[in-house]
Amino acid sequence: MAAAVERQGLSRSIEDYLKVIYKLQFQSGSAQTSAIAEALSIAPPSVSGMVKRLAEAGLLTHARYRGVQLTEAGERQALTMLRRHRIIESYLIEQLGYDWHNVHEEAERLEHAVSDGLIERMDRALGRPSHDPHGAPIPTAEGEIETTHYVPMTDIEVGSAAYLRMVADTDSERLRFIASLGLRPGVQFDVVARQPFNGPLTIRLGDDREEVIGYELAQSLQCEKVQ
Amino acid sequence: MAAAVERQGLSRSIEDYLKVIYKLQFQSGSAQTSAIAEALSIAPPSVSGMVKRLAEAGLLTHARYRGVQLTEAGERQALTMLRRHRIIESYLIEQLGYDWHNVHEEAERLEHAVSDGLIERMDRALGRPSHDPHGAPIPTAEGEIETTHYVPMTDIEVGSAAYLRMVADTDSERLRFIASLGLRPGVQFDVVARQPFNGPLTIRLGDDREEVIGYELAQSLQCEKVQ
DNA sequence: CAGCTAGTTTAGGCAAGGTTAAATTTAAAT
DNA sequence: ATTTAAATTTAACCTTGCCTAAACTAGCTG
Repeated sequence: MAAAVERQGLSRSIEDYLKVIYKLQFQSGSAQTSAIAEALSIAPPSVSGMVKRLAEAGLLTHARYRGVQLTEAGERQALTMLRRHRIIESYLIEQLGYDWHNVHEEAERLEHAVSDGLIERMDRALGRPSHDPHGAPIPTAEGEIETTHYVPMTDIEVGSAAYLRMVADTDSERLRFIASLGLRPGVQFDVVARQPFNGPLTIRLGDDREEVIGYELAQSLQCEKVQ
Repeated sequence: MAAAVERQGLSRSIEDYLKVIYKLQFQSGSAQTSAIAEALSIAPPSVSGMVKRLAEAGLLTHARYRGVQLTEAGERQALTMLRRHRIIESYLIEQLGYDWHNVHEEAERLEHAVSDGLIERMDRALGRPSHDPHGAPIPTAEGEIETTHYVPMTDIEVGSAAYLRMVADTDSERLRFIASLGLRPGVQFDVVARQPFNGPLTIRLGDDREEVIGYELAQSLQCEKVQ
C-alpha cells in the first residue's frame, strides 16, 4: 500500500492534481474523475491514469467508479501547495505592486518552483498573514488551515448585515469588476433589496453607497453574517 | 529550416540547453556535445537528440560531429534566461535576505517559472542594476549584455593592483569561503607574492590585511587590472 | 427488473526527454 | 598511411502524462 509516500519532488502535474482534488473535496465533499478533469482542462481518461499512479504512491485512495479520497500524505501536500499559492499571491500584491486580478496566473507557475525556504522568507516579509488578499485562509507550515465555510451573498436575507469575506482568485475579469464596485474582503454591507427569479441584489456599503449586483456574481461572493 | 522560431513557451529543458550552450560558447568559443552533456549532468546521446530538435526549431545550427552554434533566436532566448537568473539572484539577496552562496539553486528553478512582467517588477524594485551580486553582468530586456572578458587572478603579476570583478555563482561552498576572506566583487587588491608550480598567491586587501589564496581558487576569481 | 444514459475505465497511441549499447567519425599518434 | 582513442551519433528502449475510441459500470427511469 503505502509505497513511495515520503518522496520530496512531486511533479508539477501531481501537485496540480492534489490541489484540485483537495478543493473539490472541500467544496462538495467528494472528488469525481470528471470534475478533476474539468478543473484541470484535461480528458477524463487522463485522470483515471494519474489517479491510479497517485493511489500507488499512497497519496489518495480510490474506489472504482466512485470518487477519490486524499490520504493524510496527499492532503498534507495539497495544503503545502495552497500555502505556497496564497503566500505568493500575497507577496506579489503587497511587495511587488501586482493587482488583485492578475496574480493568479503568475502564482500558478511559481508555486511549483519555490522552495519551502523561500516561502518562509516571503511569509516573514509579509508579517505572517492569516489570509491572502482575496480573503482565502493561508495554511500554516504545519498544514493547519481555517476551514470556515462562508455563505454566498445570495444567502443573506434582505435587511440583514454581513461582511464580505472571500472572493475566488481565478477569474481576472470578475475580480477587476468586483474591485470597481469597491468590494474587498472585510467590507461590511446590508442587503437592502433583491429581485425574485434569481434577480440582482442591492446592497448598501459603509459609505452609504448602494450597488446592484447580479445573481451569479453574488453567488461567488463568500460572506459572513453579522451577529 | 526556420520552422518554429517564434514560439513563446520553450520547455524547461530547452531553456537549460540554450543557457548552457550560450555560456560554453562565450567561454571557449564553441559548444561541444560532451561539454553540454557534462554541464547538464545528462548522457551525451541525450544531447544529440535534443540538438536535432533545437536545430529544427531554428534555435541553433549543427555541423555533424562538430559543435553547435546558437542562432540569433537561440541567443536571444539564452540571454533572456541569463537576465532572469541574475535578476532573481539579485532580488533574493537584496530583498529577501538570501546569502551569496545559497541563491543559485533557487534561481535555477524560478527562472523557468517567472513571467517577463515579474522580472520587470523585480528589476524596478532593485533600481535596475547592471550587475548581479556575484559581479555578473545582467543582460538588458532588449538582449544586450556587457561582454568584458576579465582575467583570472592567477594572471595578475606580482606587485600590480587589480579589482575583483566576478565570481562564479554555482559552487556554494566556494562562495562561502570567498566571502569569509572578505572578497566581494569590486574590492581592490595587490598581489604581493606567489609561489611557483601553481602555488598559492598572497594578496593585500584595502585594509592592509593579507590573505593567501590557493591556485585553483584564484583561477576562478575574475579580475580587472588597475591601469 | 430491464434498459438507457452518464460517467468511468481500459486499450492503444503519441511526444518529450531521458537511458545504455553499438556503430561511426574525427583527429591524433605511430 | 595506418592505427587507435575519444567523441559523436544512431538504435532501441523506458517513463511521464497526455490523447481518442471503445468497453464497461452505476444508478435512474419506465
